[in-house]
Amino acid sequence: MVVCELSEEQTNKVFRALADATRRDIVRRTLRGEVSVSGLAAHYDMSFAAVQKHVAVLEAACLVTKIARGRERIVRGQPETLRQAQVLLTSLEDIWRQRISRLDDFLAETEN
Amino acid sequence: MVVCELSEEQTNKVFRALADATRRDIVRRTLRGEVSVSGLAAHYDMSFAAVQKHVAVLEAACLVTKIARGRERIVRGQPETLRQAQVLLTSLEDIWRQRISRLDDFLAETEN
DNA sequence: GTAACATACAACCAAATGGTTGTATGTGAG
DNA sequence: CTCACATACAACCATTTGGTTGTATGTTAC
Repeated sequence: MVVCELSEEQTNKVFRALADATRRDIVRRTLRGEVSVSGLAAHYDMSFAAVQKHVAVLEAACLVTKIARGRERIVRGQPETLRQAQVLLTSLEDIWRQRISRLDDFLAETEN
Repeated sequence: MVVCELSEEQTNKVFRALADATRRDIVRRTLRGEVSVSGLAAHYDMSFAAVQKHVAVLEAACLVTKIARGRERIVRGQPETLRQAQVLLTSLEDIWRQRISRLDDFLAETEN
């Protein structure tokens, strides 16, 4: 079990996990509805073990969780982690916006 | 020069680039104001060449651009690429939201 | 109970990543 | 002109990543 806070290291894992088309697709499917690992694996042209590893990467990043149900493991998407990633991107954009508004202030001052 | 569209491959590069604390810090600094590569390198406990490589990764992901000024290269943050990454995260969250609203509809129907 | 299914996990491999040092080239200051 | 600075880039190395196959274990169906 991994503690799911957005530390520097955890942030690395989240973005790293999203930097792969297969994993992004897995996230989509797990957000859409309930799926088992083998259910996911059926969609990709790679071994079951490979898909299992992708799910493990997403789980370590807290982008999905797994719960046992019978002999299957149900994989659930974790929208909260996506939201945290969005917050980080927004904070970066805000830095830029603040700069632009400082620039506007400067221009407003000098143009008078 | 890299064509900056958000293809699957380009998306990989953007998230991969953001999956490193040093690179995220570089993005912050380049959004805050103008900086040269050596100006950036001064802040990190690694060789100039290593920082150069980080900037190259960010440039390939279109998260920054470099322009020559005298003997320096000025590195600029590209907020547009950040916004595109945000759009992708939002689209993932929307998938989840749609599922929830379908679930609400279902409950509303059966509870009558 | 046994066969088939779902998962877990180790061992292995090629390629990519993230750092290093060394060398070459272009630019600016004096 | 020359020296110092800013950059570029190649070669090298250890570690991580993303895939494979093989084996073991737990669960369900019959």
